Formats: sequence, structure tokens, C-alpha cells
Amino acid sequence: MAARDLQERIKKLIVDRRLPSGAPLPTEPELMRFLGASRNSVREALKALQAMGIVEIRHGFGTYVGPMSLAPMIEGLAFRTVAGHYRGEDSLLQLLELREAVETGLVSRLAGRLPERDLSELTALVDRMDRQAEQGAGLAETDRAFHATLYRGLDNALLSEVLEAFWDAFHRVQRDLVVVPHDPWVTCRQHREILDAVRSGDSIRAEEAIRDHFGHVRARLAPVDTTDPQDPTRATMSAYDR
Amino acid sequence: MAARDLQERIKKLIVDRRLPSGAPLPTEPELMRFLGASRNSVREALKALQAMGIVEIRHGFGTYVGPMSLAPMIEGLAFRTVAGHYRGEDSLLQLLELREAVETGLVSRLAGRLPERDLSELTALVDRMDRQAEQGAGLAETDRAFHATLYRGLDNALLSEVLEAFWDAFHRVQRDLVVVPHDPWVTCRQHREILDAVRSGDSIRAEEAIRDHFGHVRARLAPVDTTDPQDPTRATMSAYDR
DNA sequence: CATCATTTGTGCGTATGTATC
DNA sequence: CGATACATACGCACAAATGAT
Repeated sequence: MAARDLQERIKKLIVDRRLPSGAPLPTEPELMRFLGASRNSVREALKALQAMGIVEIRHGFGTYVGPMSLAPMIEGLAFRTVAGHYRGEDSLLQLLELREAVETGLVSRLAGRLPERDLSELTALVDRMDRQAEQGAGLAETDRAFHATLYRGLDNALLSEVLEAFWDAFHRVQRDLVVVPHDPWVTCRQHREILDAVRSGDSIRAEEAIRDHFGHVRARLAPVDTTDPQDPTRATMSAYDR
Repeated sequence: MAARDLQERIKKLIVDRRLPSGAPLPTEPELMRFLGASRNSVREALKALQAMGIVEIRHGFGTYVGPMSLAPMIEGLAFRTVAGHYRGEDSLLQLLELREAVETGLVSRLAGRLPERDLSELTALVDRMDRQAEQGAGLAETDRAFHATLYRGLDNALLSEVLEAFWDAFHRVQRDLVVVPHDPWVTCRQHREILDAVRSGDSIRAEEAIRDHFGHVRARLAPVDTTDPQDPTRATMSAYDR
């Protein structure tokens, strides 16, 4: 029995029965009977679907319909970027430019259209960035929240998820791969400028602010590190070394 | 041994050895020894990596490093959209709006910056659309080529791939799920308008043209079909019925 | 063209770890 | 604590596909 068919038939089973995220799937023996395949085949099909985020397997408990998040996309993008990076490609830069290209376009549509509620939330986030910079703490999570809150105003959950996925993939790779000596105060100032520009409703200025922000990150990215992860004298610590 | 670990260690093996796309991976028995796991566990890990597009398995031949394409992302997006659609969500509309939001932003950056070579290629594509409309042939592939050629000017291979992935996911779902009675002449006219706007260098007009184009598709999408795929009287044919 | 070795695909049996009741 | 149900893991055997001899 073709393993490819098994995956398709399990997917069909989910849509046919209108199973929502979190709904329990038939147990492995039941799937074996239903699909007419052995345990190995069923398990391999489930593993593949799990990798795609379509099903969720909880040890000793059961299999369930997955959260349908874009987590697999993050994994795939991140690995693709890491592999390309070590092969000497500028894959990390490309990922950053992808974010820049998309976000510059989106922020101009947002300018002047954000409700006061979101604006004040963004203000609070930038304020928190200031405090974190003062304490020398990392402000990655706050940066993530800022971008997420900003594009929430576009009122498209899928779009928000995609942007967050791009953010996650980029920062995961950046954290594992390169040393970025960045000045937190510059980051704070740039986010405040983005916020001010959006609040003022000036599309051009908002685009410019986003471009400045990404340009700053890009500059810190220039001296890419492509040392061999097998080389014990390497300067960075990759997640793939564990 | 956690199956999750196996996947990570195979990924680490790929980056450590700098294996490019298409390079052969160790055979299953070799991986069993290298990873100290049973064949089933190794195979399940490989299946998951295959689903993510990281490895490619060819029956009776061997396993290879995958093409690192975004094909898995298309699969995931498409399934997520289909499942959401049958559950009564407007997931297909959201996917279309995602494309619209991203493309409106990008096309304004393109206006007036496309080399004559790309412009003439786009002209040829629109001409081909006209001929196909005349013959009553489908112009989906030409539409795909138009959008791909358009954003090639942004000079970011990753961005191009992502946009093509969005296109593929949307059209796969639309083709399988809903009946869209669309007028090919309108489509032709709108693409010509996009091309003219980009050629003239008018960013505003280019954005407007893209918005018109997507607006037309959105209008044809309104009467969503959520009939039960198990219902033999259904009007549409889903890919998940096979 | 046929045969062979190699490699992946499939199926079965069994033992172990883990969660729920 | 035991009982039960389930996922996890292992090992073996055979089938099917591919490329080379």
C-alpha cells in the first residue's frame, strides 16, 4: 500500500468528518483496520502528517488533529536557511529581505488606520523596550510582540501568522548562527519612529522607518560567520550541535 | 530514543557534512548504526523529514538531500485552507487577502523599476492570455507565470518562491473546492492594466490595478460552497475524495 | 535481455514506557 | 496500587523497485 495514499486518506478522513483542531483521531489499530495497512505503514504516515502539523501525537494518550499552525513552515524555512548559510549562500540575508519587502508594503497600508487601542499597546511595548535596554536585557520577545501587534491591525489572522513565522524563522537562525553585536537603544529609537510614523498617518515616513529598521539589522548581518560546526575553535554555537 | 532526536541528528548530519541538494544520504542500515536506532525508528524520522522536504526518498535507490523547496508549505497551507473551508471558515478568502496584501505592497515598489526585458516578457504573457481567452482555454498557468515574472524584478529568489507558493496553494484549493464562473476577458484586461501601470511607473495606479484584480477574484469567491464531500449530490469534486 | 545485488517499502510479533482510571 | 489502553521501539522476514553486470 502506497504510503502517500495513506496520508491522503487520513487527511480525507479529517475533512470528511469535519474534525476540528484537537479532536481525537482513531487509534492506531482502528486506523489499521480502516485503511487496511500495517502498523508500520500507519505510523509512518502519521509521522509525516505530524511533521506537517496536521496531526498531533501525544505519547501514551492518543493522536489528535493538529493545531494547523505554521510551525512546520518555520522549521522548514529555518533549516533551509541554516543549510544554505553553511554552504556559503546569503540565505539569512534573503530571509531578512523577504521580511523587509513584505513589511514595508504592509506598514504603508496601516499608517493612520490603527485604532487607538493598538497604538497604546504599541506604545507600551516600546516603553518596555526602553526599560529592557536599560537593564541590558534582551528585547527579542518585545520586538516580536511589537511586529505582531502592528500587523494585527490588518485584520487577517493568516497574514499575522505568516509574518510571525517569518520572524521566528529569522530569529531562530540568527540566534544559532551569527553573533550580532547590536545596540538596544538604536532598536528602541527605530521602533518608536515606526510607531510615530504609523500614528501620524504618513505612509511614506512609515515605510522609511521600517526600511531603516531592517537596514540596521542588515548592517549587523554583513560579517556572516561560516565556520565549520565541526571545528572546535568555532565562535558560534549552532542548534544542530546538540 | 526519542524520534525527535533522530530527526535533529539527521539534520545535523546534513549541515555538518555540507550536503547540497541532491547529495546521497547514508543508507538505512548505515543510519541505523550511525544513530544507534532500529530501522523502523530511522524510517519514521526519514518520513517526517521527507514531509518537510528536507530529504527525498527514492524507492529501491536511496535517500537524498531534498530540493529544499517550499512544496511542503504549499501542502500545509492548502490542507489548512480546505479543512477550514469545510468547517465553515472563510479560510480561502483569508488566503486570497494574504496574497492581495503582500502583492499590493510589492507592486508599488516595482513600478517603473522593471527592466525592459521583463516588461516585454510580461507583454508576451498578456498577449498569450488574450489568445487563450479567445480559444476558451484556461489561463491559470499564464496567470501564474505573469505574477512570477512580475516579482522576479524584486531580485529575491526566496520572496519569489514564497509568492509562488501562495499562488499554488490558493489555486489548488480554489480548483478543488469551488466553482468559479469567471470571465477570461476581464482577467486579461486587468493584467494588461497592471502591466501598463508598472511600465508607467505610477505606484498608486499599480496598487490600484492589483487591488482591482484581486477584488474581481474575491467577488467570484463570495458564494462559497460548503456541501458535504460525503454527500453524493455535491456540486464540486474535492481532491480529498480520491 | 536476463539476472543479480542493493536499497527502500510493507507486514508481523513482541517488549517496554506512559498516561488514565 | 493495579489494570487497562495506548504509543514507542526493536527485530526479522519478505516484497518491490532500481541500477549494474
